[in-house]
Amino acid sequence: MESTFSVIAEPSRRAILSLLMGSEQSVGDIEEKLQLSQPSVSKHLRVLRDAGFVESRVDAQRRLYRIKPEPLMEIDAWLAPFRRYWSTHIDALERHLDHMNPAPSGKGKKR
Amino acid sequence: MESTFSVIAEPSRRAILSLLMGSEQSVGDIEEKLQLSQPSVSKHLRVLRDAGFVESRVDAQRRLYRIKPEPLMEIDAWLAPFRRYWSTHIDALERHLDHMNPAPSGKGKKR
DNA sequence: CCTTTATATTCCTGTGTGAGTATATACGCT
DNA sequence: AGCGTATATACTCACACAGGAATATAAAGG
Repeated sequence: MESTFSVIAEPSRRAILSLLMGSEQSVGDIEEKLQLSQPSVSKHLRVLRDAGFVESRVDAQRRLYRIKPEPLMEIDAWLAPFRRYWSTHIDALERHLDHMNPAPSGKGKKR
Repeated sequence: MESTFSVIAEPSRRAILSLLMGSEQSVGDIEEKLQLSQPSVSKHLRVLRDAGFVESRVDAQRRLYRIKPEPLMEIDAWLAPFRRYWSTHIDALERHLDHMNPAPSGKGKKR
C-alpha cells in the first residue's frame, strides 16, 4: 500500500482532493471537471480511499466521494517542526533572499 | 525532474530533511546517522538539491548540506486551504473523533 | 428480463526510480 | 607524486506505478 506522502505525489490525486474540498463529487463529476478518463478517476479514488484520504457514500448508481481529513493532517503534522524552524531562522532565510553575495575571496576554511 | 511532492514521498529524503533541521551535516554524518549507504545519501541529496530543498557548501573534502525552506513552504501553502477547511468543518471532524472514543458517560448515543 | 447509466476492476505496457556495486572526481597531507 | 578520505556519478537490475483498452459489476427503469 502506498504511503501517505506518495499518495499525494500524484498531481491528479491532488487535483481530486482540491476538488473535493468544495463539496462531495461523483466519479463522473470528477471525470468531467478534471478531464480524466473514468478508469483513471476510479483508480485514483481507490488509492485515496485505501490511504484514508476520502470516503464514499452510495447514491443510486453513483458513489459520492468526500474528503477525510486525517491523512492530510498527518502531513501537516510532519511539516509543523519545519514551520517552527522557519520562524526561529528567519535571519537565515533573509540572508538567502539577499541572494548570493559575491563569493568570499578568502580561503582558510578548516575543521 | 521530480516534482516537489514526489521528492518528499521518499522516506529517506524526509529523514534527511528532518536531520538537517537540527543543523547542517556532511554526507558522512547523514550516512552514519541514518544508516544509509554513501551513494544512496549522495543521490538523495542530489534530488533534494535539484528540487531546491537543500544547498551545500564546501568544507575541505566534505560538503555540508543545509535546508532551504522554499519548497517545503510551497507544500505548506498547498496544504493551507485544507487547514481552513478543517476549521470550518470541525463538527464533522469531531463526529469522527467521537466515533473512535468511548462516550464520556451516560449520554444518549444515536446512530 | 433487457437496456442504460455509473463505477470498479483486470490486463498490458512503458516509464521512472531506488538500491547495490563499481568507478570517478576532488581535496588534503606527507 | 602518491595515498587516504570524502563525495559524486555510472551502470545495472528489479519493481512499482500510471495510463489505456476492454470487461465486469451494480443499480435503476422500462
